[in-house]
Amino acid sequence: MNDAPAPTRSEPSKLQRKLAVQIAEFIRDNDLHDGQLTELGLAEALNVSRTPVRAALEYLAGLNIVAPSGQRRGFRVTATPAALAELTQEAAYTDEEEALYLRIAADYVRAGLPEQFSEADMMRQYGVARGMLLRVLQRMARERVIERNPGYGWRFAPLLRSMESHDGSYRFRMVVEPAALLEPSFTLDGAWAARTRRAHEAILAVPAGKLSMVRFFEVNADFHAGLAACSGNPFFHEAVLQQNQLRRFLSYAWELDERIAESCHEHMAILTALEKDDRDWAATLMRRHLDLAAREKPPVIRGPAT
Amino acid sequence: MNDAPAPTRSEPSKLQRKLAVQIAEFIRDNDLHDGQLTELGLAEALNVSRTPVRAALEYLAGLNIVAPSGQRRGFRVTATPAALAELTQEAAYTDEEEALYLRIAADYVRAGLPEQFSEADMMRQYGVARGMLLRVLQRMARERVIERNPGYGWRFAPLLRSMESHDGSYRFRMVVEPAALLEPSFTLDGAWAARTRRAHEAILAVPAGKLSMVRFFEVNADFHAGLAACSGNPFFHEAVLQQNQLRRFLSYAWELDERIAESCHEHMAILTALEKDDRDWAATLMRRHLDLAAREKPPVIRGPAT
DNA sequence: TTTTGTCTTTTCATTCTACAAAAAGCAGTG
DNA sequence: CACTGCTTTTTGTAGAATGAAAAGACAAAA
Repeated sequence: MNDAPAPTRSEPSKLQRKLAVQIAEFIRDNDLHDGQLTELGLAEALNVSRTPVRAALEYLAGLNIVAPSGQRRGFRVTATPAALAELTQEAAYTDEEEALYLRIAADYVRAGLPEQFSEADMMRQYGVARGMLLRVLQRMARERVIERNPGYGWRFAPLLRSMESHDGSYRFRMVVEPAALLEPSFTLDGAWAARTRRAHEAILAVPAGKLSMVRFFEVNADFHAGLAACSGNPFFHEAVLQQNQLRRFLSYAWELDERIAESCHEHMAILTALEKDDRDWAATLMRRHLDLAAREKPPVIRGPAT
Repeated sequence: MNDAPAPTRSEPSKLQRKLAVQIAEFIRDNDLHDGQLTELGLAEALNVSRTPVRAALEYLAGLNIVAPSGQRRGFRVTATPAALAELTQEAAYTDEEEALYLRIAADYVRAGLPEQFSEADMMRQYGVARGMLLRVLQRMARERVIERNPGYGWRFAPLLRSMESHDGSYRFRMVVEPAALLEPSFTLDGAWAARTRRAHEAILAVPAGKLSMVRFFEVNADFHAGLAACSGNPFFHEAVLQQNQLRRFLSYAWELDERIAESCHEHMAILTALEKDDRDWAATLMRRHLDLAAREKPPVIRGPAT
């Protein structure tokens, strides 16, 4: 893809690639198109030192997304918003770790994995080094998708199993998510709301058959998490994030259904209510929205092979 | 402590010690005093193979808690319930990993730790090997107490900081915990309820000045988690467990206060309501209980040194 | 004064080997 | 047949060395 222009540029490290994406998001979120970027500013915003920021900027320069602006004056954004979005998208696909995560998720859903498994099993099955596998397993453990066995091996976590049943999850969310909207500290983040609304409209604009379920999932997850974040109470936010993580793991089991459009409209109605500061009504709509979604036929998960 | 009687017995491994404790709990929970234990039965119940179970049983035999019952007929319980409880208690104190966890927690509360830190910092400060430190840090990360920095190092998680503020946490719990009691699948576990009640009575029986805060914390945490478990919806249970974990980390900041007795009475009132299957009233009492607790003056946490 | 360039120090990821311990299978006893 | 004793196989962990890369400090330029 991008191996032509650069002279003898060493490959960016994982962190550097990640920072490149984060810088792109930083530009987007702060509307810095054609604005200035300084190493120190970015380093502080992203909580790292200047060293990896510089490498990331050079990498972005190689992609013609930023360009050095004159002598000792930092970098200037040269890419369009569209190009930035593309970078963000592409990064998600080319991340090896993410790829392994998704392969495991897909196999789980398709009954390709046993309930319990050992690290060696997985290394053989997926042909990856222990290090990477371990990182992925640790991530899954943080997300409560798997757990360690007391002795050797791992197993898919009970929480995941009950996520499959669909029911308890929605009941939990029907308690938590409307309540988040009613928190006294709730403040709608206007910029975020506008972005989300655009994303929903974009989905509605796609012709019926051509919609990517993955894309809808991301927009949907971000909607629910974003609202919880606005509550100003991190515990609500955390709870929603955790639900999202478990749902993402199972997302391969999802099928396109006719509720997507309705769902988008319900989301937008909730946003509208919140923009009018009618939080009671927004909470009611949210409860209703989740209730309707819960009635969908549950996804097909063959579950672990036994 | 226990190095006199055994002949040339090799020290039990970590898992074996853990299993020994779990076997003790298994005996207690299933009322197997003077009952029979088989290797296979225990192995299946605890989700491990027979090998570590045998080692754990031999270890317990060395402590005179179980004894081989005749030829090839497994083991027999010989210890009193009290002795079992003592084992469980002691195990918690002598676990090296737990000890490190608590030291870090205590230092955090007493402003002995910076907001961000590196693994090497910690290895120096606590004089432990990387392996153990890493395990403890991973555990803290799972519990959402700390997070990795994008580059090097770790930092105490935002969630922990807001736990300190006390407020959001209680508001979250006031939403989740009463709702758990109202779940359709809620079924009170009678055996657990009886045990919990006894534990509360034991606390009330202790003379005012002599109460261990740690002990109260454990009983309190188990009360809330146990009820959530009875809801039959694992997501409620998980949410409460997570709150408990964060609270435990900060528990060094707690001071003995006069509300302990009241708190116990409130707990018991909730149990009573549930035993009469009056779940609405139990939920109301729970909400009230949390509301009162929230009004307590927040604990003193100096927070990280800056 | 702010920002980048350069350099040094520190930190952590990785890899390897050896080893302890858990799982799994088989044999034998009541 | 149910259970334990014993052996073999497999697994994961500990420890040490290496190297890549992030942090941090200082100098220099705008």
